[in-house]
Amino acid sequence: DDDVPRKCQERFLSRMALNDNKAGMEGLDRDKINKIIMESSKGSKFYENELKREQQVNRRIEKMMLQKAQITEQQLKKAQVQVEKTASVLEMSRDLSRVIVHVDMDAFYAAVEMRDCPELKDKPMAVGSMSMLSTSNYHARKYGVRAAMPGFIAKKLCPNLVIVSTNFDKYRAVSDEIREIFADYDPHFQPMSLDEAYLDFTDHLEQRQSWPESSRTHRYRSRSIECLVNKLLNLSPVLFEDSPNSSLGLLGSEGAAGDAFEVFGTSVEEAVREMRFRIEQKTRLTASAGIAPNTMLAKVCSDKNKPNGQYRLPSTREAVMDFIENLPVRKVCGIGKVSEKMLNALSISTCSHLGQQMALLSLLFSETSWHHFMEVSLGLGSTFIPRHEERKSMSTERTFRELSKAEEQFSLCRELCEDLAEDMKKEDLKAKTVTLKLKNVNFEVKTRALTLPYAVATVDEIFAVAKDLLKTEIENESPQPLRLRLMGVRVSAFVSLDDKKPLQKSIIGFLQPGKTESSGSSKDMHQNLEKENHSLQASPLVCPPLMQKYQRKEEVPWRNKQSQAGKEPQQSFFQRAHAKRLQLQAANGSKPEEGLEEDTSVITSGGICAEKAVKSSTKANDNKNAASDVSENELVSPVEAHASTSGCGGTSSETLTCPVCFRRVETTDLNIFNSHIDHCLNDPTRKPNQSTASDSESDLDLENDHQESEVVHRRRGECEAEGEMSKNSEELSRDSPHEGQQSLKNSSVQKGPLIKGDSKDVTSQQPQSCNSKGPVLICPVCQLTQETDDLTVFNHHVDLCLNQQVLHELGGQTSSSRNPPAVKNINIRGKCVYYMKLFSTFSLNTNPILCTFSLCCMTALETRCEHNVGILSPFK
DNA sequence: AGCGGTGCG
DNA sequence: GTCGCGCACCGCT
Repeated sequence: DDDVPRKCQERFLSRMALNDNKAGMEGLDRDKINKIIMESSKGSKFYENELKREQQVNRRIEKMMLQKAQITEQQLKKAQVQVEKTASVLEMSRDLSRVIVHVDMDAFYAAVEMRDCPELKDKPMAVGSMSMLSTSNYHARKYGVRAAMPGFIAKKLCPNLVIVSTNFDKYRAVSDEIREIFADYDPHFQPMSLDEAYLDFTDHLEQRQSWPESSRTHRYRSRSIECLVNKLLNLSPVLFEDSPNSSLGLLGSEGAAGDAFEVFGTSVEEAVREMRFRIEQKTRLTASAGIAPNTMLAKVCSDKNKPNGQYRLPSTREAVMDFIENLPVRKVCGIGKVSEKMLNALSISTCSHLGQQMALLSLLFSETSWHHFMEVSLGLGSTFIPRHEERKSMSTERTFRELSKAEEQFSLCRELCEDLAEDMKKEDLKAKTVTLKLKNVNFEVKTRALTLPYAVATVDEIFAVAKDLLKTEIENESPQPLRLRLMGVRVSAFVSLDDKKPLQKSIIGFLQPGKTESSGSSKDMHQNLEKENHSLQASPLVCPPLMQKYQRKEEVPWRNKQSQAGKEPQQSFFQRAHAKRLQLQAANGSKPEEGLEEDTSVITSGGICAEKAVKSSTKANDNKNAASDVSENELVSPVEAHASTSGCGGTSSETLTCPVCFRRVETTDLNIFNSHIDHCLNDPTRKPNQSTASDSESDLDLENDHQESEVVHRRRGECEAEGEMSKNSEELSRDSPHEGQQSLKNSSVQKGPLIKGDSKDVTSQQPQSCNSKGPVLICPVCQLTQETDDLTVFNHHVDLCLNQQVLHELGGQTSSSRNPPAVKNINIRGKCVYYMKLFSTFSLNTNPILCTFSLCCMTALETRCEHNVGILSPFK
């Protein structure tokens, strides 16, 4: 009989039923609410579709259970070993040194509306429309009214519900206000939406310790008298009067209402409370916050004492594990309805279950998934705030009443394209992929995409593609018409502006590895670090700049010596890589990258034109009819390529050497230089006359848009010669067909600039500057020539070089930083992940985590740093 | 590349 | 009567 409520629940679609895992939903009549939801939904097309999708998920689960049934004891045991290895590696990377805060405004849109319209204060209300609600106030939540619920159902749950339509401009204005406050605590805070952000309080707290009381004192807002009066009259617009946390309660004790103020302490809690206080004083809205050693936990914590509260999870492993113990998996960011249901099917509902079942999970889920599960079960998460990534797509879509006439569909499609083109123009984007999205009246969604060899930006260009896609769909369905309820157009695969195309980015990166790296790759690196932190997915790492000492001493590829003088000192790669600190350095320090970023962003239009041309010239290059009739050292006029960029100055006598034609270009302006390279790339006759049969390996690979591909080819040869390493790492990692490619890419990008000076063929060319007789390779780390053509040998050298660099870097940290023993840094997650990445690029075809520590750290660090022997020994 | 699906706010 | 929009990412093919 205990099962009766359970059975009742199962009669409800899990997709449809009330989601009560969020705040404000405790102690309400679930069953009654679900009944109403079901009754208002049943029979609708939407419901039918949800039913279908639910069944799909059920089939997925059945399949999974079938798979589970076939797992043998032995397989499970083996998996267990693997899982434990991964767990100890992850454990090693645990970093409890950061203080991450997640701030979330309480019922944001609803709160803003209530603030501006006090009559709403005591009523259940929601923001949105009859067809969809954005959020509801806490009063309405008692009835089961929630965000993402259609208004008409909400009305059935709560007939008195007031629905206010959205005023985004207002929310944005408020958002700006709170972000100003955020910036005081972490100038690099990461907004997740208008009302939510992650902050890294670590540095603020450090400074705060020495702040005088006056800096920690904050006044009640000037209107506090008015507030007091309101409060006395019970008219206060404050959202949650009964909340014991309401800072207005303190007003009384302060006495004089006119100039009331409050002093905050130096602890984390006090700092966060202060921030929330300031938000409330400034906006008359309340916020909740979570304090934890990483983002994943902070997010969960911010929910814990909502509304208008905060929760701190102490930075100890014990506290974290206790916290995780009974945490429902659904609370974790990234685990949604479907994942929850799948996990539930395996009797996993809390994070501790997750940990107990890891072996099983590793056999049933993809590597990315189970790695994520494992991180969750260990209470791990990002310990730094990810930088905002560049956008990857842009779209617009619209829902409407049934639309069946082809004519109307086409004109709607055009409208969407117009909107989209307008949005693209604002960000100066050009995209190569256009995707059409259709949803029919049965809620079935279809997407159709086409990738062009060139980029589009105008209405007509986009519409030309979208129209074709639409036409095909209409024809496929004919003679029946498409009965649509939604249409959308999306563009992606941008080839724009600050990103430009990888081709150009790489070239700039190669030219000035230390500085220009930030125009793209520094950002990328943060992203990659974050990605790896989050999903453990191997991701490509861009070419790292060389170490400072080498950069000063040695020539940078393709850059002539005379142009090296008088440049500001460069940060080391390791400093840059260290997530948060790096960000701060970039902002407070000499900002070597900013000027360049501006420079390069001007290229766009020329760049895009060039890209088309590169494509079309591919064949010509393949034919190798590239005999150049120009003498090798001829000076080329920079304006030859694109005169339009001439506004960018460049009067110095410095020169750069073009990697395509190997002639010097009399400019330091990268725009101009880039244009020259574009021009060269477009002109097959520009290829240097010393081209040899090995061109296909050493020259820019024009068939591929990505500059990396050149190096990929080169590396591929190396990999095959690298049997020893690959074999070892394969033993440690799970078989994964994609892994190899991924790692290959990593390695290739990392080892980008093997070419030095005028030498262009890495494997056989002998640089003019070098007197040696045999073939020579140039180490990208130490920049010294290696007299060998054996790539395995060369690779070994590079690995050694790199390891030394790591050790050197660790040593440097000890002497100058407040963290005492250098090697302890390995335990700091940011650093640790970084090393993993670094090493993984040299271990092909492997799980990055395992291979890095097992292969590289063991060889590199174990012998040199006793501290780590103990930690690493499990992998022997 | 293209597509469907999951998840988030 | 009425169940959204914009974005990122994943896995499969």
